Amino acid sequence: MENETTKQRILAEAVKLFASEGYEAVTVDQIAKAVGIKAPSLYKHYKNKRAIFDSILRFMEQRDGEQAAACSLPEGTAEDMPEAYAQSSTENLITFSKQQFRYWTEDAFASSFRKMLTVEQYRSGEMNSLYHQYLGAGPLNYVADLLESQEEALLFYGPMYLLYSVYDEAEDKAAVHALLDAHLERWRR
Amino acid sequence: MENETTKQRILAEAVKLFASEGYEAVTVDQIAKAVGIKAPSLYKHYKNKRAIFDSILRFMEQRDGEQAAACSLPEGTAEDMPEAYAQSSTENLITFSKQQFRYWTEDAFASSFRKMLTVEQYRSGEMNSLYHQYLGAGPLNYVADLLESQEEALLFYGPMYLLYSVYDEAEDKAAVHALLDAHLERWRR
DNA sequence: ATTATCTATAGATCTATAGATAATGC
DNA sequence: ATTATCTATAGATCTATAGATAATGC
Repeated sequence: MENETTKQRILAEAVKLFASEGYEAVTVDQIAKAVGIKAPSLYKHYKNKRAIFDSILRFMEQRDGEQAAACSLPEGTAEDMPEAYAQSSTENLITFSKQQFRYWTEDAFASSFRKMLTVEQYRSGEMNSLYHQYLGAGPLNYVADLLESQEEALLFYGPMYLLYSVYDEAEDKAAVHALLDAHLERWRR
Repeated sequence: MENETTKQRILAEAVKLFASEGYEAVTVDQIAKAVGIKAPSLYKHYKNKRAIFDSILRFMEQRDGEQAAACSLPEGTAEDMPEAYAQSSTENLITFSKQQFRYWTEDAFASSFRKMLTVEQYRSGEMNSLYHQYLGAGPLNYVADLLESQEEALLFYGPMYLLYSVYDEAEDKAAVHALLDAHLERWRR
């Protein structure tokens, strides 16, 4: 059997590199160096460079499923399960949004994955679709369904979406989390 | 003298390619093909691939200066010119914001440049700085100075920032502009 | 005995230059 | 006469494989 730990470390280092330089710009040698092995050794764990990228997508998909299950949030669209959506209160939305923001900023893999999607979003229809599903129109439409207003959803999620960007360059990360919390508290009424 | 038209077409095609694939992933052959010449001919107009990229940055810098002048908006920071800032009313902010949104979405070069900054923002400190200057913390802080509130600025610019992303994948572009206008009208009071 | 790693390298790009040819402007 | 383009190609990567060697597990 292959060394599972090395396989996972390859994934972790690769997503960091893909996030900052983009898939094409990263060489397999860079990934290998980050892991601490030689490039040809990577091929014992992954068929090729593309397979590493694909594994990152599948790993995130799996993590997202677990995350959604842990929050006991309904998966799928509002059309699929209107009852479950109707039960979600604004209170739950605020709690969920805080969790989501912390997840996409503080979880090392999720943070790198978010940046990777950002820099890969225009490369293909698949990446564009994933970017919007996880970070763009996906969350926005989810909020719009809950608040029953596109305009309110923009006011709720727009600042949150902007704060991801502010967070990435902020020295004082806690201050950005405080800004988010203050923003979200506006909806508690 | 060199053919200025070809030189400009190289810039226009290059920024489009850099926007969708990122600087490193684009080959000089791709740029040449888009222009309709062979790759070695590019080197009569630009010293190398990096010089094309640098020219895009300088061209945008120049355009931005012209844009700011045309809007008769004060350049520089609030600290530099508090009087000019104080004269800018909320009404001016709304008009300016509409113009900015239309510029970054409908102007072919500016739209590509915005996407290029988005995909290059994590590559270097310089790109990160430019991204935030043009699209992130820059506009946010500008609005915060005008509205004298960080929280209000988030509510004003956050939705606008999110709508750039919504616009890019929207089929009905006019509908997104309508969403922005509806959002901006909230501040007219 | 099997798995992971290494060195060496083939084959496929990709950037950029050299030098020839075609087009343009006095 | 000068400028822009072309073909051909050198030199530098980069991906992936082949085959040898070291480490691990029965």
